[in-house]
Amino acid sequence: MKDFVNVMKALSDPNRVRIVKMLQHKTLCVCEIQAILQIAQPSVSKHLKILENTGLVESKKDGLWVNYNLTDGRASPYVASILGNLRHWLEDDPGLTENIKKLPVVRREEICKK
Amino acid sequence: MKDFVNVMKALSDPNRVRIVKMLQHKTLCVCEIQAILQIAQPSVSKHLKILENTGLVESKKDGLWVNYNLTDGRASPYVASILGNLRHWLEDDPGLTENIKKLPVVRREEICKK
DNA sequence: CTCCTATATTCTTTTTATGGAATATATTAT
DNA sequence: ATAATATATTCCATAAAAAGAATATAGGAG
Repeated sequence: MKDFVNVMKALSDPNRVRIVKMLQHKTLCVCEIQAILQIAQPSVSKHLKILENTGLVESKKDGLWVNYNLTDGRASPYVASILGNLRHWLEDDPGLTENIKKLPVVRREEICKK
Repeated sequence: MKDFVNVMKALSDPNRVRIVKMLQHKTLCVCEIQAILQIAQPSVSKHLKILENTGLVESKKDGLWVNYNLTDGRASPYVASILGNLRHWLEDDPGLTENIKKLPVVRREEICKK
């Protein structure tokens, strides 16, 4: 029960759903997500941690960068099913379309320097 | 996006998931749910309203009683898919099994008089 | 009509979630 | 070693969610 509820909770925040949908297209680091969603960096990190704890997302360090990807859903049947469905769900969401459109433009080397 | 997130939110509370799983077995009124979940009546009404607003559940008045049922999922693909999956998900949850076991015993005529 | 009962709504309190600022950690470059 | 950078964590303030008590509504019985 707790596992299932946690997956539902993880996906009950629009920013986290946006992150999942963006990760369908490519690996992203924290600052790329930050640039697209336009929220503070700590917020991105916290959302990613929640997604990672439920098994929706996984991370791999690469020097200073941390690359985030969707998992294959092995964490639970709930994760596997929802990740599968989310491939076609929300494909016509206007706000999400805007986010996705920015993906090819956002390059970590250019964006993450302050 | 909002529709999807609302379905996730609706199912991110254990009591609401319990209600959905119980309704897979039979129509229930508020006081029957109250008796099984052992929570206050207004809490049950509020949970049911949330489930109804997302299209997971529907109600039909029968005199003083209000009968609640699962919908067929026509509200959205999210609802349809999750309701379908929930038929086999959580079937071995211990707490839920306890709840389901009580279903045949609970009879509204006997329980709802204070 | 009045009384009773099942459910819904409101109100208040407590808890939980979210966001941002500041700070800490870790890795790379110099 | 120090400096710089990407990310994580902590702390605090606010906002949203949940629970219960009290109250309101609506339908049935008398």
